[in-house]
Amino acid sequence: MMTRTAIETAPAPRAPSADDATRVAVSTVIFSLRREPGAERPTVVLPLVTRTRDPFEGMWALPGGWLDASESLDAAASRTLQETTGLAPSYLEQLYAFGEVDRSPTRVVSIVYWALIRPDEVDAVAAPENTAWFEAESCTELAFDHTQIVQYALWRLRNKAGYSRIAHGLLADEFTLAELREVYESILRRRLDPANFRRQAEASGTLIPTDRFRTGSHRPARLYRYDRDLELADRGPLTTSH
Amino acid sequence: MMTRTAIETAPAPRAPSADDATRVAVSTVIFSLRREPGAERPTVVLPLVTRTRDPFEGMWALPGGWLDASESLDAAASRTLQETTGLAPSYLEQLYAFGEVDRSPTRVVSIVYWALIRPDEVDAVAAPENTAWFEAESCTELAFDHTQIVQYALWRLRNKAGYSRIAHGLLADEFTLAELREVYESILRRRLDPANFRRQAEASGTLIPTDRFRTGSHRPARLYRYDRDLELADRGPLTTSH
DNA sequence: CCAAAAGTGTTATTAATACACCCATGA
DNA sequence: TCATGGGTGTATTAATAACACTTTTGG
Repeated sequence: MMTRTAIETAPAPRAPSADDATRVAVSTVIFSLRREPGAERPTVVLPLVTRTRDPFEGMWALPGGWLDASESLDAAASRTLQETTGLAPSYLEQLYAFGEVDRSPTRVVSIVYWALIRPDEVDAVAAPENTAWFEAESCTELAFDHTQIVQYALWRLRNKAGYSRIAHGLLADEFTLAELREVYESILRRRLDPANFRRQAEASGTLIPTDRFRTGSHRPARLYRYDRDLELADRGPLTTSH
Repeated sequence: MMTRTAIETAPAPRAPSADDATRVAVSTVIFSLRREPGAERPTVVLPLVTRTRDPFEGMWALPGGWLDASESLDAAASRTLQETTGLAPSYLEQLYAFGEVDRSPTRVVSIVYWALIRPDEVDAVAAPENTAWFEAESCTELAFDHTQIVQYALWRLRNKAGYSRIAHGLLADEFTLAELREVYESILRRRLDPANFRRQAEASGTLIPTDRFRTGSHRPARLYRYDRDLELADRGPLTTSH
């Protein structure tokens, strides 16, 4: 294909010595929704774990663990999520690799993922000890740089909700348009016009109407299904052809 | 802040044993533009390095190196770029962390960055030995998973060109609107309407008109400067408040 | 004067938004 | 029947795109 350009000396990549104590951790920001008593719509919540050992002992931190030598990053994130919530994620995507030198007393590079799980799953499953759910918005003073990480993940969630179909990760297989809209309203923290939302949703081509209805206190609402064949873009570079 | 939810047993994070030979590397996809003899517009090019040792010896690979214990990921990427091109990047952003188990004979997690440098800098600087520039489009059969990585970076470049102002990373301080348009045309591989492009560019509010002109064979074109105070979003989670 | 790129104006099409209104059901 | 959310229609606005046209320079 190409033309050679210039000649000089190439620095040989330095092999890591034994005292290169850089370790790789994987953490996951697990988002879900929870209906708060007074609030007009659900809020974004996530599980945190209390640290039981030295760096930042007693503080809340993202669930995670060391990367096992025999597992991929994705697998490590899934495992983390499984251990923390007992669930498989309905959505899982790499967020960012954090590697500031002073982010931990020892040198740790953290590959952070973010995931979505459905609210009904949260209610149904017993979480391990030392785990509690917090409002993402008001997560502050976490261990390490996890406060920043959570806020960045939250920003990405909101950003992505604008152009992607991730909201389905927070819903069951069948849902009404009002339920879908409520998810977006919860993420974006603002009201959306039901009429316009309906049209946009229908125009997206990703919704399959069923012939079932959600019967409630008023006019029954049609149930839709998400067309998972038309999968969301950017679940990572290796999944689809870009 | 929040309410506790459930109780069970928390798995203690496993400390990495001595045989956890997972090493962290940092690689960088360095994009620039080059005007090809026949082509109607410049093409996206990037520098590759020939591997001089065992895994994939003799094949072309992304420039990179091991993460030093005392440098941040960003710093490692900058250093890589400096060693390969002798330049500081006009744009540098983390792309993705690659960590499949079998992507290398030994276990290596690669934090990959992508960067932009200006074409005139490419011409001016002598690249080290074993380094050559290739068309990004036709980069195939690289070492490791670098082929996929390059294509993903290219996808991200094109994607980001649609909503961001990165194109300025490929231009000098002062430029005409035609030059700016050509950068976008090169990245997106399609013609853009000069009239509409002008209006969009002016409406963006990121261009500062100077009173200087590029005098050429025809009517002089006004030179603009990029307003770097209004910086691009998403240069990473730690830079700005999201 | 002419070629060619700089720069302006005008219109058509499409997408986003606001909001009035009808429909169907449980109570 | 009435309150309420489900669902439709429509008008206004903004963004995008297509393209005709005028301006200014070097040769």
